[in-house]
Amino acid sequence: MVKQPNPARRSERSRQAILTAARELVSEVGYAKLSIEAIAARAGVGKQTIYRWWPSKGAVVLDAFLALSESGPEDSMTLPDTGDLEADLKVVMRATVAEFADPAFEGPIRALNTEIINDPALAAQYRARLAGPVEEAKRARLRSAQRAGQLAADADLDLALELLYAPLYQRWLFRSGPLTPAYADALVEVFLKAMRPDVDQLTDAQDSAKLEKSG
Amino acid sequence: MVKQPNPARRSERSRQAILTAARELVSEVGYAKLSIEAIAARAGVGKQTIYRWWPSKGAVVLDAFLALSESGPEDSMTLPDTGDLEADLKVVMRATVAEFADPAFEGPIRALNTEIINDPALAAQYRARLAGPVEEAKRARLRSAQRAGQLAADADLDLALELLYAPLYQRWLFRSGPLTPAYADALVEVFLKAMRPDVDQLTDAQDSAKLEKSG
DNA sequence: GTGTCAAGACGGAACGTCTCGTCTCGTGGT
DNA sequence: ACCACGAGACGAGACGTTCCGTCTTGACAC
Repeated sequence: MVKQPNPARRSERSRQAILTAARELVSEVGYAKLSIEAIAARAGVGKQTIYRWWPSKGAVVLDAFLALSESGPEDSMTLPDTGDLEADLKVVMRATVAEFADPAFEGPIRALNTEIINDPALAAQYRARLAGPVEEAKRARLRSAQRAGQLAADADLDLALELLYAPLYQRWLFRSGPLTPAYADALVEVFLKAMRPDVDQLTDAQDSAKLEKSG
Repeated sequence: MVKQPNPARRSERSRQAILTAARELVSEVGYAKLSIEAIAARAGVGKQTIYRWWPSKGAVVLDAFLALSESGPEDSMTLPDTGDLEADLKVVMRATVAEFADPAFEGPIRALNTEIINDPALAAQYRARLAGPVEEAKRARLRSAQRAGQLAADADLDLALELLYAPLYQRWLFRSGPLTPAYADALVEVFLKAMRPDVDQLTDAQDSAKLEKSG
């Protein structure tokens, strides 16, 4: 492992200026035409100061956006849980559709994803600090649904999440179809049909019946 | 439409040399470090000859790989259709998993996808000449299954295909999990559960068969 | 003769490395 | 308590390199 310089002596002013400049420039010229030189110039910072602390352009941009979402003290995110799984999921999926339609997010997120595909190290950072917590919240909601008997108890939650989100994500990333609230709803409905519990693994009342049968 | 030079006078020797050089170089140094200059040098071709006929690096690489898959006279591809939908799908999905695991395909395909995300024009080419025909074959197999009553007759086939392939594709593209034959099978099984026809829209023949099995 | 070709010169942009001289600390001697 | 010192991060930017996309030249083919 190549050792980094002493983080204690790092200039917080420079760090903030770099992240801010990166955020501004990615909005102004797009990610593809974003250069380290331009970030350094805009931030009033030496190029070496960027190369000293970040390994790549993608890492800077990732940090720039992480700094936004990590600003709030609410690190743990939770999803709606009204007890009505279908309604909750539709709310979340429609919100995701709306988020993807926002042109302000479109560019940077698309750029980050492009970079992540080809840079496993950056992908690990992304997963650990952004995607990971979100996915854990989704898993928690599905676990709650399992407890309520609305989802197969033995379902693979990773597979379930992929089933629910991958189609939406792919459609957005590759622009392979329209992203509408109706599509989000359809996805939730077909997802629920796939993950519905079998009749012989239900809760409470059915549980005692099952015990009788096995005994 | 920007007027192209006269294609009749185009040098086939140069074209082939360029495509071959592109294929070799993308394997040797990867797509990211692939340069037009290197392609021209390897092909023994002037840079202008490349710029004359292709708009971008991605277009050259796309053409290079299209030239491979279009070489055979079998333009129309068909998927196995033994009547057993589950078995057929598992064969195809396992084959897809194996293909994605091949390191020789990994690099170029990943590169093409990266480019396609950010270049809608290239994406259109890709869809029309590579992904399109494949997807149509998949749709045809699902339509056959609908006719056989193995799939809901009113199912949205585009949604169905996304449900089946997007999770696999996403796992590969973002390296977010292991790609195993068991995963392929699990995906097919949960897909079939989601797309199974409702009881009240079966034909007479399948209806009695289902009643017998469940009884 | 007109247009494509190979070859490569050209100006420009951005890369990543490398000095410079400055500024900011923590530490230790007094 | 003070302050001189040294380590090291800093802003600035020169440097050599790579690659871009355009342009020029002379050879060759239709």
